[in-house]
Amino acid sequence: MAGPTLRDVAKRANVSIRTVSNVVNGYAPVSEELRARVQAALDELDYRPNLIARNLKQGRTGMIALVVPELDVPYFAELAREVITAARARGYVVMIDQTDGDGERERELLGRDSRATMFDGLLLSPLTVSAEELRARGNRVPIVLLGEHIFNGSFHHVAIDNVAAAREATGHLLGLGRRRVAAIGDQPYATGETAQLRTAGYRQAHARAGVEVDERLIVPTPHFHRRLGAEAMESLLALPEPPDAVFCYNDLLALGAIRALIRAGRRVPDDVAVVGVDDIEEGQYSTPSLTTIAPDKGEIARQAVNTLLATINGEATAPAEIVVPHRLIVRESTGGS
Amino acid sequence: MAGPTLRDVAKRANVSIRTVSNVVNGYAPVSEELRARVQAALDELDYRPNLIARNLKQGRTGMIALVVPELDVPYFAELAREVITAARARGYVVMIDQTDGDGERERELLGRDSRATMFDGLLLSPLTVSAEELRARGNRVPIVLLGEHIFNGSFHHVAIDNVAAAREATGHLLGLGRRRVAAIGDQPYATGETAQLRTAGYRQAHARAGVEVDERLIVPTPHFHRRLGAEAMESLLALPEPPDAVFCYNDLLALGAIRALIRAGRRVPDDVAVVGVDDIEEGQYSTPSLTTIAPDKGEIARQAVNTLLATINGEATAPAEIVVPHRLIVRESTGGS
DNA sequence: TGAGAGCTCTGCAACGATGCAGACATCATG
DNA sequence: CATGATGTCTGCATCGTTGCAGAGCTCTCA
Repeated sequence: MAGPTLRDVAKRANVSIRTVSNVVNGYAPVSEELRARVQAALDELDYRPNLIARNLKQGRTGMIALVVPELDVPYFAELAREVITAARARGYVVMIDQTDGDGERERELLGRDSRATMFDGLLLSPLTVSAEELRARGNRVPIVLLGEHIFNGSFHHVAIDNVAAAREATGHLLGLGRRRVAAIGDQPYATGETAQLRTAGYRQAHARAGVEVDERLIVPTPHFHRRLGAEAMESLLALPEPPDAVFCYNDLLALGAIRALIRAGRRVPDDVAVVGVDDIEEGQYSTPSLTTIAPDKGEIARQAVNTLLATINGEATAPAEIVVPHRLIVRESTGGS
Repeated sequence: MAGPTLRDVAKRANVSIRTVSNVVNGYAPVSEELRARVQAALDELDYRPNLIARNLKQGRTGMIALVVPELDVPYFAELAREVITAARARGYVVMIDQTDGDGERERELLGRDSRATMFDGLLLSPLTVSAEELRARGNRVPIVLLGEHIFNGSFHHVAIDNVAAAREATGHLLGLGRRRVAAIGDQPYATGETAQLRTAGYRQAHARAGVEVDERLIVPTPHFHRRLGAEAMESLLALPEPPDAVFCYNDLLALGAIRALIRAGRRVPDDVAVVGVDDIEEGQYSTPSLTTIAPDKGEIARQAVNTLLATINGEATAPAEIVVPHRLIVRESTGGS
């Protein structure tokens, strides 16, 4: 199983190990004749450098890890794709792990036996671990946080402006003349910071439009999955005065809500207009297609990777909140095309 | 940036490096008193083992790589999730890379400078690389293939019985009384082996039902994406005698086709019934929900990981075709619920 | 001709960990 | 008391690579 080493090649070509290494890496000048001889030996033995040894010597692996709650949530899958692409452009590969939103799993990462030391850096999209914990665990590996708003000056953090995004989404619905706009996805507890920012934006939009918020229209959900969106929608439809529009905190909730609406015989957008967040590909092809807040995922990935690599390379900058642009895409679920 | 090493800890605790290593790993017996002293030093310095060094010494990394065409294709995302879970259960972590269906990228993996040597094994879902190439490149890393049918005795290969699956899907539509059943997704060229197997199953079902195949109803698509499904459906609707049912070679094609049907004012399943393959979560929540062939993804992942680890551990078995079960799930798009 | 410069090439040490063999002390046994 | 067994602990070599310093040779030019 173990392949040939520099030693084997050196022996075959009758040169020093060091010279073979030089040929492989093109470091030092090597005469044409010797180079040819070494190259022949390399080819004959089909030598492959042992990257682990190289990494040990050089103190870096060329790998970063991306840790997300769930890889089969389309938003994370699409983001992962962008991260892989951005990392490859910089010569890095990406290890992906998922935590299932399980705090234990997230904490494992910071533990003593974590494999985190195998990576040059970590991109982390934490659900339950707080920034304080992260800092306390004092992992020596550079970290950049994604999405969740737990910025407190300790880490770089890349995200869209969640308040503005929610304000625009809600404002769009109010601008259509809807007056009973529901919100699905609030998380009024410690680890639900992103959700809370969106609720704040939802309230701001109402305030600006001079419309009073009916607190019964704000439905919290512990996760952002289709099923919970459908259930939340069903409970909203059971209200004496059901909503005529819904702002869902992500696209999956929105798609679940739409499913529930159609099952209940409501028309979308005629009876109830729906907006989501994330712009997952599915929303372009659903029936009706989904109006959504589209974060620039490519930019999120590039910013995150660039910031992480800068930290890795010691071009340290103070931890910062990096805001990435987003835009509202109007599709059929609110009357667009 | 560099953390403390065994040497640092040893110096602090006034013991040998070897003893610290023993404490860390619990290998050899160490007296209570010494253990406590070493442990204290470990804690004070917040020692983390350097996994790269450990890996170099032990000749394995505890990492496997999963290479898929596109991570944001739901099937692959869901499969990736299962693979990560299965690998974790066996103490392995998973590096994920995507090739974008680009032959170059796939071939890079086998090239001299590939990072493949950093992994104990490779799970590969190739689109364009043939088994011959794989074998010729003679990568020393154990490989298990996923999904594509390019088995030729050189590699382990995990997949469902594609012919049977397609036969069942098509048979289901014929069993509903449909007589003009289209097929979307054929790939009648060298690297489209899976698609060809499904086409074979499609023909078998027709033969068994005594229905003649109208060749114009078989629409090839170079990829399995929503957009191509929609376009294929549009071309089918433009036929003088459009189909009354469609078997799509994956769920994304099916969802695209449904989208096109609804836009064209056709009812699903009343006018046209639709079946897909993959059972991605989206199909449960789409409108209408999607009838599909559901491969047992968890089992695919477990079989693939187990086979790969067996190979890694030298429990070599002859390369084999490992068939994983699938089943037809009837939902609204063919009249189910 | 000899010193210096320049070009190739080499050996040694090191990255941080673990495998192995053995040193040393202690204890039980005949 | 000698012997061997047992239990702790240590030093050396090693994994496969690269950094560093320098060896040996050729060539130039005074």
